[in-house]
Amino acid sequence: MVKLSARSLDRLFHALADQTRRKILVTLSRGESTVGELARPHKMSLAAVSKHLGVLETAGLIDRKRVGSFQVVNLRAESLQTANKWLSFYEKCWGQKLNALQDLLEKKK
Amino acid sequence: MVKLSARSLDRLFHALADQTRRKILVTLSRGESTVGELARPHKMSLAAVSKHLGVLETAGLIDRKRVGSFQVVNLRAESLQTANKWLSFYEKCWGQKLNALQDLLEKKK
DNA sequence: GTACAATTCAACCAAATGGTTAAATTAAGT
DNA sequence: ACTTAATTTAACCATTTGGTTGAATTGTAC
Repeated sequence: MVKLSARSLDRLFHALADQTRRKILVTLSRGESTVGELARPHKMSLAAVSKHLGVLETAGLIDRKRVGSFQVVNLRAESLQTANKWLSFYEKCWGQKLNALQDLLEKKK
Repeated sequence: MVKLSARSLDRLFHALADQTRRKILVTLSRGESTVGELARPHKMSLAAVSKHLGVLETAGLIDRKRVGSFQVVNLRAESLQTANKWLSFYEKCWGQKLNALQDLLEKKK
């Protein structure tokens, strides 16, 4: 099992629980981007998008680095890997439950 | 790709973004349980746990049925399967990003 | 039908969330 | 230095969240 504190998981799932933030992640999965570019497709202020990026950053899902006068945003591979492992664990855990149910249904037949 | 509305995903991830609710899910993965049993290990009121169950139910992660004077709570296999598929998609999506990065690193060497 | 046990509902509260606008920061170009 | 562009910060606001307590509901047992 991956070592992730409860707080980290809270932050991770909370970050994913918003469509705007999920869209940003999907955009970033196609390559790095500036804040302005990320904001353009969303009809909300730049400040709002900046806040969403803050949430994603605290969750460890992205990082920002300054390049010239721009902030360049990237998915954080390391953190994604950890997230992936956690998700896999639960997939397995829930999968077992699923299998148990299916076994039960088989027996009933 | 699994058909899940943005609102459903919001609810799903929001439901997972709380330690108490995650613990409840883990408990339930070991088998069905009553509300009282689920509440006992948590030091908060029964009403609070009942609310958490409401969140999990709205997210489609559990269902409740009355058995005698108890409410029996179960993981909802169907919904879990959908959730699993969605998570898998993102694992793959993020995995590709990860691979792209690794390829890039390989090329640099 | 009275009493009790399991659970939910209602009303309330403090803190966090997701948005706004306006001011502050930071770097680039002239 | 001055201006402009990119982004963040600050102050604010409405709504949602996660908890509380006390009353209402629903089913069991007498």
